[in-house]
Amino acid sequence: MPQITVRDFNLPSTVECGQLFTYARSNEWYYITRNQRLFAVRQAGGKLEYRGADGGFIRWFFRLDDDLPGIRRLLEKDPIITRAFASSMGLRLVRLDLWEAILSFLCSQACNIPRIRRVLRNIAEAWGKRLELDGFVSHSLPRPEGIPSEAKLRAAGVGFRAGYICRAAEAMDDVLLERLQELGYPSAREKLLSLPGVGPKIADCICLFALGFLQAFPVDTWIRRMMHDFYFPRSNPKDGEITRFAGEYFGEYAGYAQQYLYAFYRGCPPERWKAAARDGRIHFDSRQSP
DNA sequence: GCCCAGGGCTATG
DNA sequence: CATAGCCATGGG
Repeated sequence: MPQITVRDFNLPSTVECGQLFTYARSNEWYYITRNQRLFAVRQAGGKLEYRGADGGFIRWFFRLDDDLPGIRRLLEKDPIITRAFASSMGLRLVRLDLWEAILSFLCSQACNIPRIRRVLRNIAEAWGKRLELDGFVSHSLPRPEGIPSEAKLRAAGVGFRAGYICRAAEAMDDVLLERLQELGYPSAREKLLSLPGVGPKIADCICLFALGFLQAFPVDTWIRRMMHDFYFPRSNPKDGEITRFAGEYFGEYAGYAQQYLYAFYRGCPPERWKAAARDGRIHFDSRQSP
């Protein structure tokens, strides 16, 4: 079984933190489907075993060459983010396929993670390609040209998101021709915002997880609450303020900060942390908050 | 029945 | 700008 040595990497945290939805777990192995490819990975300490891909792809997909300890040192500017890093050691961003990220996060809106995964699995099984790896069967998500009619998508359980998905699929040629990667973060984000159903949050998820713009800081309901509780305790910041603050405060690796804060906040009931803050067991200062 | 879910669009003050 | 209602659907 091929394997590579890894440091500062936690496979379950990385796979299950809500950036990747097309995976299944079986006997310690994670089976991941990405753009017509099915591969499997298993971690035992500093050893990462894999099948269905080569080591270079595995390193690339899991961003194993990112200097995570260095990024962590840059980002640990206060007790909250420090605790967030400590709570999910080894969590890394991954590299999603652009179209699959657009499809996934269109499905994500007003939807919880288990259902996102189920809906994507429905779509893949109905219109994707069958893949098999050592007896394990999965289905890839259909490419844009393989997306069916709006009515058929609704039947797969995507609800009101069906129209967005169809229109996004039709627009993909234009989007790809723009070569978003080369546009840089602000322009790529603007371009993505022009897609129907893609607002600031989804655009930032795509920028972060698929385009590799690590300064992107997606603001969802949890991050919104989190930032209010711990960074703006006496004001109720708008999403735009949170975005601007994150860009200035966390800088070029704000996206890593976002993933750790998200995982941290979701891992603990907010009430618990608010109580801890009141009791002085957690300290946060309000920085420049108005 | 009600509320919320890794939101975004549209119509109104 | 700001807010409310709406969009489908499933689970707590």
